[in-house]
Amino acid sequence: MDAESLQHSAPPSPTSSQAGISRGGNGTSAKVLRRACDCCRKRKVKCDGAEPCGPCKKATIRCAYLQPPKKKGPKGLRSARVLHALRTIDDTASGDSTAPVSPREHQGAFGNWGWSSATSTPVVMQTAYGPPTSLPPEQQTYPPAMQPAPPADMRSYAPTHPPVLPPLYRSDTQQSGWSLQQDHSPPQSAMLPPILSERPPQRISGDRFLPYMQLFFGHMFPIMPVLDRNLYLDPRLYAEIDRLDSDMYCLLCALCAAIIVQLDATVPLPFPDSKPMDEVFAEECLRERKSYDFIAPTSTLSCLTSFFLFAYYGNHESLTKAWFYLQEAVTFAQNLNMDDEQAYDKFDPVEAQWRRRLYWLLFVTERAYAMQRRKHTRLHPSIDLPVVFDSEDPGLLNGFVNLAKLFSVVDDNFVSAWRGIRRQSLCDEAWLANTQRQLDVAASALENISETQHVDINVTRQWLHVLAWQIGVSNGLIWGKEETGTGMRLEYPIELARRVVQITEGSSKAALESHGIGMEQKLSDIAGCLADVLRCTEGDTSATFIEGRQCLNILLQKLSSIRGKESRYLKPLMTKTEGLIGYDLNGQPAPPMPAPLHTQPARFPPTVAAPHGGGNNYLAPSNGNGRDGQRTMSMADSVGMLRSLSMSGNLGMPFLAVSGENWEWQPRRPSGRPYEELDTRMLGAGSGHGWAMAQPV
DNA sequence: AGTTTCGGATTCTAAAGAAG
DNA sequence: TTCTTTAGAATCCGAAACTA
Repeated sequence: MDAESLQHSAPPSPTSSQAGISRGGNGTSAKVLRRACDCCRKRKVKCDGAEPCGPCKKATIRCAYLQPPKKKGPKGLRSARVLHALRTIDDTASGDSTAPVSPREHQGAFGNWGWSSATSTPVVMQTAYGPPTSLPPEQQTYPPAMQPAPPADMRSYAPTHPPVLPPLYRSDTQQSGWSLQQDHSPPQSAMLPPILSERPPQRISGDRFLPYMQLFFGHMFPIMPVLDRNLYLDPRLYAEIDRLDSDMYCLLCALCAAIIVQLDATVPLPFPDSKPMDEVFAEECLRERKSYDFIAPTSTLSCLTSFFLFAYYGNHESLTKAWFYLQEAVTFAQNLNMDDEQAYDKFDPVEAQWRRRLYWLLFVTERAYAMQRRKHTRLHPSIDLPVVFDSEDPGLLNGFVNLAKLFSVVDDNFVSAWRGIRRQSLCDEAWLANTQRQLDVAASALENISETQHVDINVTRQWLHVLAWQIGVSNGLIWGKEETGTGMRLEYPIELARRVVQITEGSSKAALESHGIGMEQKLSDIAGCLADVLRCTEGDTSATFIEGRQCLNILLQKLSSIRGKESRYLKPLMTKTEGLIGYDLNGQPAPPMPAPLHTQPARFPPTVAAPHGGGNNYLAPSNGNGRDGQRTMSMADSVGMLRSLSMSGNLGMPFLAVSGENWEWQPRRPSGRPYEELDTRMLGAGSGHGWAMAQPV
């Protein structure tokens, strides 16, 4: 932790703030502050470092030093970055770094430079060196006419050998595996690169799949009940892997890749090879996909494959690719009319049920991921929920259906509000209170469900509450009059965190960690929000806030060793919590849990919101005293700081984004109006209740 | 005339790489 | 280990735009 970061919650000391240097070179010896206040930084005016500073005092706006400074200096390996940039320039300029380019050949990504001119310019096919690009293989795309044909012997399988597929997941058009022999395909002689016609790549040995499938049905099936165990646990499926349809083979590869990365460090994995097997499976899936047309004969297999590729990349936090494959799965679902209730009439009841499950899994996943990445959603709760099969454990589907119901509360208004694009007038207190209420009521019948599902539903519920609360802060609703159950009180995130601690402490490691990166992200979101509340109430010694610090401590410890390693979300969280709690990255043990946490059942806590402890009215204590302790700052000041954090995009966890070749933590877009649109005067007057009066218009 | 906004020059700082 | 180079972040000058 650098010295700058350490200062991020406090104004610079008089000595450090004045320790500037002269700038401008005009001999005026104007001092440059080490740190300007948030408003001066935003306004690009000179700050004097006081509290409040001169410009803020003059403009009657609140002066604060909340925004943490970013890390300065170059990121990542410098030479690698420069080399990559040079290669990119080189590739863009030539399209082939080894050969001079003729204007005829250089026609762009969608140009007709493939098979039609094969006889005259065969060199363009790049058969020996791959496509003329520096992209890794899985990112290379072929124009439709350029897709390499499958090897001759593989193409022959589909027509001559009946696929091992059951009717359930066979491609709708019965064409998978031999689509390149259809009329629209270009002549083989024109499109087949010579090197590919020599020998087909070996498929992964069939005996590699079944052990992973057993892990899937042991740990992941409760949260993804979309595969028929009778089929996928049948060794006959893997007996002749070379004869399997490409569609099914791709699904198996993507599925294994996802299983490995999601359960890695949670359960012992088979085949501890030197090279990570998840990567092998994922690469194999993508390789196979290049050998046949997986788009046109749309099938649920393709849809599932895209979904599991999403799971694979999502767990690796390759966020761009993850979102791409999730959207690909959504597109497949839409092409299959899975979002249309009428379309289910034509299927037999069992097939229809499997499709409903897949649709709702995509729905839940898209909503969750869209909330985390602030994306639009394309799927809606437009079809009936699946029903429990006669032969199945009813609890299993009950959990799945409840999760779907919970995410149905996350409607388009919620998504828009969270993305910060919903009209402020529509994001009012009544709407938010209703949303919070629905989150508590939805998915409340949790009888007979598995522990894994219980953890998922209840942590997700608290996580959505936290997001809703942040929307409220961004929209100024924390200033509204107290209303029982609105969940917009200052200390509400502490209650939510307490419930999450109860849930996680009362569940097994496997039940918690089998959700993969998703659970990690939700816990860190909750901890991030909690840290901000505690930061903005620093000095409050009331029981609620002490308990909040202990909950934060526990959540940080969870994240320090989740899934066998330290979560990447821990470091940005530690930045937020600097000085708040006595926990450091070296694993200092947390203090014992406070009494109130143990007075309630530790396992499977109540699903309906508990009565708000203490019933604090944040507008009431004008003297600034908490429930049974002391506050060093007024409630209005705390609320003001929170709102300031929210408007600068620093409320909650920062946003993990790609910048060049690197990841970096960026402030989120506020869940209200963008900062730029706000009149700075709305930040309120500097003294006391000025914040409380700062209602958005 | 006073105030606010913001492009961009200047400076600071951390990280990478080179030199000893 | 120390020094040098460099990328990226931060500050805030001053011109332009805006407002009363």
